[in-house]
Formats: sequence, C-alpha cells, structure tokens
Amino acid sequence: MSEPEFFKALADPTRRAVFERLADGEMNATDLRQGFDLSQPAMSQHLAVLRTAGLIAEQKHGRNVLYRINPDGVARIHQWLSRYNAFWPSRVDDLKQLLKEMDQ
Amino acid sequence: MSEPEFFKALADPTRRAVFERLADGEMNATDLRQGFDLSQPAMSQHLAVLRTAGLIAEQKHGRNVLYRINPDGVARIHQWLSRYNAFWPSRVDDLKQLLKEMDQ
DNA sequence: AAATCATATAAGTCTGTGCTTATGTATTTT
DNA sequence: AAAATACATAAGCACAGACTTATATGATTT
Repeated sequence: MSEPEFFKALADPTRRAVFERLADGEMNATDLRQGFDLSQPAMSQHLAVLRTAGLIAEQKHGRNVLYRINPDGVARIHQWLSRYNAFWPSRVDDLKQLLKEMDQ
Repeated sequence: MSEPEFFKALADPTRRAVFERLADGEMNATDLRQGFDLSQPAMSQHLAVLRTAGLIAEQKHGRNVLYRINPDGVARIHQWLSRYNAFWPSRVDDLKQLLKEMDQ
C-alpha cells in the first residue's frame, strides 16, 4: 500500500479550514481566501498541496479555477481508518444510527 | 470544536508505522523499536507525540511502559471524518457490509 | 490593444520538527 | 549496594515547510 499523503496535507490548520469550506460547495481560490489572512500565493500553494494529495479536484472555468472536494480522497481516508475499526468501540451503534439517518 | 491534533501526529511515517504496529497488540518502547533504524530517544519522542494527541495510552509495568492504541483517538478521527460522509460515495454499501460482517 | 483579473511559479526567509548525543530517573537484577 | 535495564528529558543541529514579495501566464474586460 502506498503511503497516505493526506495526513501531511491535512496537518495544516489552514488547509483543513479550506477543505472544510469546500465541503459546503465548490469555490474558486479568490473566494476561498475570504476570511483568511493569507496572501494569494499562499492559498495557491495550499491548494496545490491538497490537490497533490488527491483531496481536492480542480476544474478550469475561463480564468477561474473551481475547486471541489475529491470523493476519492475521502474514500482513501476511510480506507486507512478501516484498519482500526476494532478500536472504535461505539462503531456498531454509530453505524446503525448513520444508516437510519440516511434512510429517512 | 477543538483543533484535531491527530493529523500532525500521524503525518509522520514513523509514527504511523508505530501506530499500525500497536494495532496488533500492546507493546513497550523497546520492542517497538525493532525494525526501525531509530535511537531510543527518538522513539520516546514519537510516543510522546502520539500520546499527547490522544492516539495511544500508556500503562506502567515496573520499569517497562506498555503502549496501546487509545480507542478515543480512533473515535475522534471517525468523528472528524463524519463531516465528509456526503463525499464518500460507496458509504452505504460499505457500512452495510461492515455491519453484516460484525453480526456473524 | 491595453488594462485588469485569476491563478501559478520562483526565490528567499523564518519557524517547526525530527534527529542526534548526553544525561537524568526509576526499577530490576546480580 | 552496584550494575544493568527501560524510559524520559535536555540541548543542539539540519532540514522541511509555511510564509512573504516579485514576477509570469493566460483569460477577460474596456
């Protein structure tokens, strides 16, 4: 199995915040900067790290680039974490709860 | 919500390997060093980082210290990841499969 | 076509972190 | 009680990474 890069990518609080913001919907780099005290290159570099780690995907729209969460990346985190399911004591209840919520 | 420290802790490949080794059962620091080209203090420091992040727990046994995975830490990763369940396309099937396996 | 806009890349700085050796502190063994 | 063992802590070094300013590139607007 290849080394998971997502840990390093998400170890930075700014990148976690960017990732979380993208959970609400796709956005371009300029809009993503709102609320962050960060230069444009800094954001661009963060986005490059997240993209290289396979956590976000990009789509060009003219001179804009829309960024969105890459489901494959989330799936890869889940895959890594599944190794430790035995250490998740309340996993049965939580899973049943989750399935119930999704059935509604 | 407090900042998740586990990402920084698991961003280091050595610490991930230590964590993975502990998934097979509790172990002391000396045994954990087997197979790693690492000094004793380095391992001690890695274990301190994992412990501070709440990922492992320790139990003193005389002059030995047994380390084991802290289920609370695993639960916290799951909790963080649950925010992104909507981006996990195959989650329903996987969860049902997991529940089926656990019922056996 | 010139100016503006959205983004990326380059280069340099500063801080964080992972490593080392040296040493400290209990605990166990002889 | 002295030696050995298991581990932690301290201090220093070297490299990685997050930031900056400056500049480049391509698309849009005027």
